[in-house]
Amino acid sequence: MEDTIIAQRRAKAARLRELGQHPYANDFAVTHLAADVHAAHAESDAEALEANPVEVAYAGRVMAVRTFGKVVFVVVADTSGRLQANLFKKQLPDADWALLDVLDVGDFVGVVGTLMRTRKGELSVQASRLRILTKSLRPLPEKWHGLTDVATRYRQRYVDLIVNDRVRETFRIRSEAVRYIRRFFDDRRYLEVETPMLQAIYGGAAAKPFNTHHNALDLPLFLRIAPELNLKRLVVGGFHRVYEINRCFRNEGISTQHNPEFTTLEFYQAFATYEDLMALTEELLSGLAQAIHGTTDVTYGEHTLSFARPFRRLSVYDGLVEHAGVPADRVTDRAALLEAAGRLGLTQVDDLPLGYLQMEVFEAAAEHLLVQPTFVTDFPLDVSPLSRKKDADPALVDRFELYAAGREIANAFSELNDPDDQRSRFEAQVAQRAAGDDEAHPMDEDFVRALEYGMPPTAGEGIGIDRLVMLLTDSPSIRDVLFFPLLRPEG
RNA sequence: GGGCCAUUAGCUCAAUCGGCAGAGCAACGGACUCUUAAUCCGCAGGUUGAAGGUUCGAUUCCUUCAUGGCCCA
Repeated sequence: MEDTIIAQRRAKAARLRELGQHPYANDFAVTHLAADVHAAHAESDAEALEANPVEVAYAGRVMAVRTFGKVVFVVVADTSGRLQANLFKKQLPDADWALLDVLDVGDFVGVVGTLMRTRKGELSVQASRLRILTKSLRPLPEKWHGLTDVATRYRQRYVDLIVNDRVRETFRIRSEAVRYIRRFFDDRRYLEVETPMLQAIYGGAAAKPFNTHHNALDLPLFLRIAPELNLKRLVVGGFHRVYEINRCFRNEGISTQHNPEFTTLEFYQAFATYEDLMALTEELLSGLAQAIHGTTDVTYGEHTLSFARPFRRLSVYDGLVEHAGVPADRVTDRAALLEAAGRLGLTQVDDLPLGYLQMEVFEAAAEHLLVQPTFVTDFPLDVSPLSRKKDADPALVDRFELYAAGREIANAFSELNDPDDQRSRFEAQVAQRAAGDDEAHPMDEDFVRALEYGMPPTAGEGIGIDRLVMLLTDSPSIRDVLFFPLLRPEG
């Protein structure tokens, strides 16, 4: 019973105190990390280590204890990896040997000793000193099957991280990916900026916001759904290359692809077009895959995704023709689209504006087929209230979304910088909202005012960091790449 | 929001048709000077997610609820 185990361990902590030792000591000096020791002495054999003794002091959590009478093997894990300590009764002070009576898997220990190889060749430390640095009161999950219960893994992520190496590796890759992205944009003279999470008017995406309230100002506020409009204000202000990597919040359901808070990269570059951003995106993602995996081939579930340049391109209209069976001369024909929608089993689409209908059909027919990285281009105007119209066809906009593994990874466009056009797009969104679309944009008068001062021709892009990391770490659920995904509170 | 599935010892999982709730690991006691999930002997550990119902008897059947998963919208 758990309470029994905890009581036993408290008693061991008390015995430590009786022995004059602090069960939560903080005075152990570490000289080495496990991984560094393994790296430095991978080639050293037993004779070499004996001839030239290497003294180390290291500390970590006890992951396993194997007792053989007068010799005990203790597997110690620090933040870098594992290094076994070999405790020989003859080589250890009696007081340190006696600590084995109160040592448990899960405790933190400090070990001083010299490197050696066991008869089976394990690089390990022949201990001359052993200390218990932190007494653990709760038992770790079983060593072989580990912790698999998903609720416990998410609610007690610290335990998941202790026992599941794969989980630690996933989050290490996440950190490495974000670092790569920052360096990529820093190297290209983008300025990293931070813009407000708390906003009086939200915008920049089609989504429902979280509501909150500022007490002192008695002011209703929203958590941002995207940083887009503020970043474009900065372009107006003269920062012609900016990026932000930060959290967004959308008040929607939870799934393997969605968490209410998530991280996006958004970047904006003046005097560029969405075409330029396709090239930049290819460069970013192929380089990122190389940096993480050493190749542009990324294994995701049953697929191998190739991030080698160039990526496939597919216009929305071509997608409707190829994947939804819409005749090429009828991609703007409601009747043809509704017929395709019917074949796809879509409901409640009769009243949708044309562009929304086109996208519903496209997504239902094509999205799941876009396994290899694919730029979907030339979106309908209605669904793109912030994008620049195509010069050749004002029903479409200069926009792309990048899909991979059947999911949207990035969204980019040449930015609309005509203030009068922007105002009328907002007005169309407001009408769409009045017609019942609660994800439509509200009017943002100040953003239009900013455009009236003049925003240089600009292209901007957003990339979902969580989804990108899912691909890079072969994670089937967004929860696998979030330390603390949103769950209902524990009962 | 709807459908399906799951919830049993600290962890991972069994339990036949409704008939005494079990194993491995961890713990606890012991043996063992080279293990890598060490091995061996012994011992202990349970409100079977919660509440209610059917029944002589419920882990098992029914209802409601909680939490989680998968699929759908």
